[in-house]
Amino acid sequence: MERGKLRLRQLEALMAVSDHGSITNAATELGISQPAVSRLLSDLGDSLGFSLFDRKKGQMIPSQEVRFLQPDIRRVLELMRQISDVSQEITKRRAGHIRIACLPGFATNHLPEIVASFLKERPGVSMTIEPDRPERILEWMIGEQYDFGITDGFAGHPAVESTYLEIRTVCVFPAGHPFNTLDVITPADMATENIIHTRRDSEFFSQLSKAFQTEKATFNSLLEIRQFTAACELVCQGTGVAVVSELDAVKYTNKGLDFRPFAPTLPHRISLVRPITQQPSMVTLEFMELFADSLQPFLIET
Amino acid sequence: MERGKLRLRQLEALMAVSDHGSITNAATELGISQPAVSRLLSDLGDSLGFSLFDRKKGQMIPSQEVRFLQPDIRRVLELMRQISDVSQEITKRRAGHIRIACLPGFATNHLPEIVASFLKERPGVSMTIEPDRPERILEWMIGEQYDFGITDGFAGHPAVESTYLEIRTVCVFPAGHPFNTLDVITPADMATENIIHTRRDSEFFSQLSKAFQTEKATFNSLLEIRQFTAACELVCQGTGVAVVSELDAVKYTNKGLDFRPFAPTLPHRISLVRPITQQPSMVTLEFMELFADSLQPFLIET
DNA sequence: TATTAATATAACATCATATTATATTTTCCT
DNA sequence: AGGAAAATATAATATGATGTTATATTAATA
Repeated sequence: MERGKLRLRQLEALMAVSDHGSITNAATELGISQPAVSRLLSDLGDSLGFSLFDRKKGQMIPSQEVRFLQPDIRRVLELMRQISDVSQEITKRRAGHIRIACLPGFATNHLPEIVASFLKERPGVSMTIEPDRPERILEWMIGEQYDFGITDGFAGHPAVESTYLEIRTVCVFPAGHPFNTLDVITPADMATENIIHTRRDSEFFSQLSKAFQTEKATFNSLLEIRQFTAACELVCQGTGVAVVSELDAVKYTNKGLDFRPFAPTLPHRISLVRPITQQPSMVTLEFMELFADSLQPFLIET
Repeated sequence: MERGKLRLRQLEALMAVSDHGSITNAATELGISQPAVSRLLSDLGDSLGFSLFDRKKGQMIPSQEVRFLQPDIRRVLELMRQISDVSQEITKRRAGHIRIACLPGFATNHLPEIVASFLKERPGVSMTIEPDRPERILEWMIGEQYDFGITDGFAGHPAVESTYLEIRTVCVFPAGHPFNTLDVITPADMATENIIHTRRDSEFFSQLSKAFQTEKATFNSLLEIRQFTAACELVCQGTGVAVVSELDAVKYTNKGLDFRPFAPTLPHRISLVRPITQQPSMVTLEFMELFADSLQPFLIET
């Protein structure tokens, strides 16, 4: 008995003959000649050491031994087909897994739309989205736990590659507010309004208050929040006005909120980051590109 | 991009490199040369269409795409190994499944020992044992539902191959009974005893009663049972005496039962049957042979 | 930057897998 | 049973996959 290795092609032939009842049919099915199948089987029989088929009126009936092995063989062939299919999908950037860490604001606001349209055309792709604070996002990038991050206040790190972006910010106010007669809103305009703003220790707040100081306008702090979306919600309620990322503002225009450019121009500074240590997968690259593009309309022209 | 088929060897190489961190190590592990592995990978990379590894300080780190596929690939390789192993076991007659249909008497009495010792040396083999009436056993053989049958009163059937056997029968009695002074027991000896016997419509009963008629001995029917083992149990209880297959009698010698040959010689006629339509598996053949051998000591010499 | 280790490439041998042509066997039909 | 038709096996041979050794190229490190 030859102790030869089992070849995939032999198993394919075996199943084809089992399924189609004759070597001739199996050959047609496999798109090869009859002698080819004949020899695949005879080789397989040699290396297995038992007879594969019994003949019954011209039908090839798989032997008990073969029947015993059939479930496993089918599983192997099925898996091979699957691997092949999935890798095709991967090549077409339609399969894979992307792990994203982002600021909580993005997790609920802009990112979902982009993710949705990206996944829609790529049935095999799955994602993990983890919202967290910037420091944790950085840790995750360094530890290669995530493939892509959206953060702010990023100071640079040798293990992290980043793209720095400046998003336009605007002043938001309730739909019927007198501000809607203005083209641009300045700190002076806002001096009589209650202002909803980000935390005092945030970089954006210090920019904002500096703008007010420069113009010597009163800054009536009413409410301190963490996320721009929260500010928008409150502005809708008529609680006050705010300066937020245009990215967030546009989402509320049909929810009773209006906005105008804010002068001076204050950038909302964010960074798109990824671990530099590992090569990102092609889908990840593609997603990062799509995401960067989606921000394009909101960037401050330079 | 070539739409080439995935080859098993390529996947093996891929996993070897993933697992051992370098092409050189993988080659050693696979027992082939380094260039061979190198080319397997480059071919695989071509047909998959994405890069397989990133280098990090001389370590080959599988790409995200590869990591995504790894679980399936491992499963395929594992299954192939398993199929190969199992078929080796089959070749050594150590794997497979045997379906046996038999008379209820055999299911509880002689068969279990034979089965146990057979399975003990063949860890991969499993069995189904279905006890039933002779007519059903015949149906199952014809329908190829079972591989091997033990029955009686078999009249022959074109789809069934059978081996006819005659088992010795003996007279059984409680251990202290006066019969133990005799060498042979005749109908005349039994005329004063209460007799436990098989059903009146059974072939064995008609043989037995004919023997009594021939010798003009009284037949004191006390109890009608279906199985010889049941008769033995009752004889142990002192309920009466019986003529049973020696096969059953020997099992009760250390349970307060004694036996002597019965004259005239009455055969217990049984048939070992199998479907003629399909070739039995090698394990089945082997089992049938073992079983036939196990009956040898109990056969009537011809 | 030089040295060394790791990997890729080239040229070629061998085996697996296909081909066509042909022999052999099995089935099926008087 | 005997013979035509179908199915399968075998032979001779081409090609691709997979292996070899020898050598060039690239990456890691002192």
